[in-house]
Amino acid sequence: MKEVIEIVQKLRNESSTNGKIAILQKNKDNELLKKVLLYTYDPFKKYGMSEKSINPINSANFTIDIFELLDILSSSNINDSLRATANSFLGSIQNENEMELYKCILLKDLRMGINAKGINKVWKDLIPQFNVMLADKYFEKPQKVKGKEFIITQKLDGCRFVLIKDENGQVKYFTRQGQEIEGLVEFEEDSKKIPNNTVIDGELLLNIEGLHSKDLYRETMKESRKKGVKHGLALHAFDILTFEEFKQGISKTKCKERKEQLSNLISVHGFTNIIEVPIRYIGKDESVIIKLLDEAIANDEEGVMVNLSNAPYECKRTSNILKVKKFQDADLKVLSIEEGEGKNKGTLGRINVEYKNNTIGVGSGFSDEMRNEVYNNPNKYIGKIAKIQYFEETTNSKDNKPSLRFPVFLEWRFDKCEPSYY
DNA sequence: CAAACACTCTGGGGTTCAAAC
DNA sequence: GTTTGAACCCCAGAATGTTTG
Repeated sequence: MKEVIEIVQKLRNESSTNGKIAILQKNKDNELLKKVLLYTYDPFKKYGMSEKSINPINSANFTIDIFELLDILSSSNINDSLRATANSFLGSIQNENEMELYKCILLKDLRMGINAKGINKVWKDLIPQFNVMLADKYFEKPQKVKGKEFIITQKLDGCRFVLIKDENGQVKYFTRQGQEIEGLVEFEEDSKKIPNNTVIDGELLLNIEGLHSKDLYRETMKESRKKGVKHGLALHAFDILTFEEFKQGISKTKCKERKEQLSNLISVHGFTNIIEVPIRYIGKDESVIIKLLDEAIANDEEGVMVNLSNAPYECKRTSNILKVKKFQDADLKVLSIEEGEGKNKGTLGRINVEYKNNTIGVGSGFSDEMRNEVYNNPNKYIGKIAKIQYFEETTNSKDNKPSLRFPVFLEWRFDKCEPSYY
């Protein structure tokens, strides 16, 4: 374990990513290192510990090792008794560096600037990964569609949903992060009709008419994340590829052709819970994008998606698909500021602003320089007005207080003394 | 050599579930 | 019965190193 600690230390001191990979490559045969990395970064191993709940208790030596402890934690429903066991285990470790390493494993972060993606470059498929195609932002890369044919569809605001039917005909359903969704008995009939070795990608939404996009989103999440049998959910499918291709991470079939395949499959079988996301436009006219965005917003929808017609399906974020949505902003009064965590320790983590008698935290949108400035001169900023970008107003079901979804700091409004918002 | 890309890290609101109070 | 903490869902954006054109 001493050697592993030294390697982790080396990785922390190396700023270059290629350098980190070289260090890992050099230690490729170190089985213990491999095991430490797997137990730390495997997203399906969960230990139920946080910075708060880790408080080592001095105790005698344990007969089990760290991996046995981690296996116990990850295979149980975590409770205080198990947390106490973990804390006693930490407290029994005499060597400070060793204890620090174990603490990092429990928190699932070795803090060395490299994660599953980088590790898998050295040991292929060591850390299980589940990747789907993700979109870039249209307003950051509008040039991507220039002169190319593209397809516009509605942007749906639900839960990403990937249906996988493997070579043997077994069907499973996953979220974007690869979490399996169980209890979807209403999908069984449709799933039987899907050919083996097929992946259908889409958005899971509750089948209710006439709800505003944000309410539909909230109700969908409630249903899809609860335990047991789920009702009234539908898959709004927008893409299709083979399971082989999905595992490879790419389908070279063009987007337009994939959408045709999907459309055929759906119309031939007449599914009850799988619905096709309709195409609203195919062509090269860029002015249509904003026109359809405005229509979507007027229709209480989240926005639109622009898909390049000839692009492959790639299991990563790509500018071959662009999301187009509109943000709003409000000028809000700063109530207080808070210190951050991790790399923001000793500087600004978030500001708290007032919105309709509710306090909202805003922690995104600050440069490092601004974080330091605000943290070191709080009186210059508390009580002042900040321009905050947000997507939409939300209300939680607990106390119905209004809040803002995706709040981001834009700029200071020293020219104003009073907040303003709709 | 600048621009684009890839990846990591920190920050948000809202929900469920299980355990703790 | 209510509160709390972890783990999810939806994310946005800054920083930094690497690759590309």
